[in-house]
Amino acid sequence: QRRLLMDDIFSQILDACKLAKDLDDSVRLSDVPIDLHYLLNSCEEIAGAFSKAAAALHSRSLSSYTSQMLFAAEGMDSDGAGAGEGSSRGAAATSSFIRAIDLLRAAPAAGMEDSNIPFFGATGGPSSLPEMPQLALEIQATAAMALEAFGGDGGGQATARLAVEGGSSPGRRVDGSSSTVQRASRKRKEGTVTTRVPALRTGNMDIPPDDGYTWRKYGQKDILNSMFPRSYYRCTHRSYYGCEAKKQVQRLDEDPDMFEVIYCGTHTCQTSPTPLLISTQLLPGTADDNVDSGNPSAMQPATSQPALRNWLGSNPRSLGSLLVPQSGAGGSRQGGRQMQGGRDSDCSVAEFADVMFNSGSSGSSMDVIFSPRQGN
DNA sequence: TATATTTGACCGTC
DNA sequence: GACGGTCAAATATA
Repeated sequence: QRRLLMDDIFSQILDACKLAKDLDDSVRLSDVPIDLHYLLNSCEEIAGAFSKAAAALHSRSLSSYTSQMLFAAEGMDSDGAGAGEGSSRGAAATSSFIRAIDLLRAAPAAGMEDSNIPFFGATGGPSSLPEMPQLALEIQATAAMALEAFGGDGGGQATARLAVEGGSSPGRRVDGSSSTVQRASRKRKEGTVTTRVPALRTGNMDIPPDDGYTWRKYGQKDILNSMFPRSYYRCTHRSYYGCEAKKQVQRLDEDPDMFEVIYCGTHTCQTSPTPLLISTQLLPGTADDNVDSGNPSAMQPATSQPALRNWLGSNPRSLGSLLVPQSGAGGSRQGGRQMQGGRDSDCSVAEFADVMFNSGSSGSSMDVIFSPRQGN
């Protein structure tokens, strides 16, 4: 029964991710005007699916066995904040789509009363991104964020308004927006990736939505001619694995509801001596898919992206294989996170649920995934 | 007590 | 010298 319950939840997540991917593709690739009602219905469907999955994970029926394993190792109360933490990613995706729904419902009042809204013209496609109205961009960004958070089709295709700084025009975005072009005099390091993400509507709006990695803030600076300070983060696991990934986060002057996030460097902690169970055991051969690729996909969350990309992209029914009892790991999580009293099959479920829903923002959860380097 | 965040100082680049 | 990025001591938090 428990397995059936988890199957239901995974189906919900899978459906939501597929819907998000469809929506992302539609907005991004369509060369015809996008229908307002289609967008509204899609957002409602996706929000509903994410919401149901998150609520199910939050329910007591799950906390009685899954969250115990998910959170016990972190010393969290499975009946309290722990369950909420575990479903935070689903809740974040839901709130993002609810925001999109609000925007869509407000659209007619803003004068876009026709059902066929030319969100962007017949030229369509990625090349017209700069001409896409803000509403369409926000919806696309929301869908892309959900895909990123849950490991959608991966890479730049799923990432809204993603720009790879190639060095040819430092300081200038590929999307061509002139209002946010700042000092071009200082060269930005090559290989940086700039993306924009909407701020969460709920909770602490001073921090950007979780991107699946654990970051440690190491600085904050007031930037000239900017209303908001820029925050500097580095990978939490730098001290363990010398992971040099960094990111800068700054709220946009022209749209305080949006953050500009600049990623710099590749996460090398993914290739640790104790690779993630989800990457190397549940789905062999996927662990290093996006390491050192030099493209935005290398910035995807270390925990969820490779596994979920394969899972979503190739064989949705492979979900069943994730529920096969694991051997060899001895029921323990990478780096010593012990599964206390869990059955083997439940261990797999817990691992997968963790990959899907653990926000990764607490820091402690990742620390138990990655064991410290020998000798440290 | 361990870990994360804050914040003033320092340093390199322009 | 201005500015952005980083360091590291002090402080906060779990």
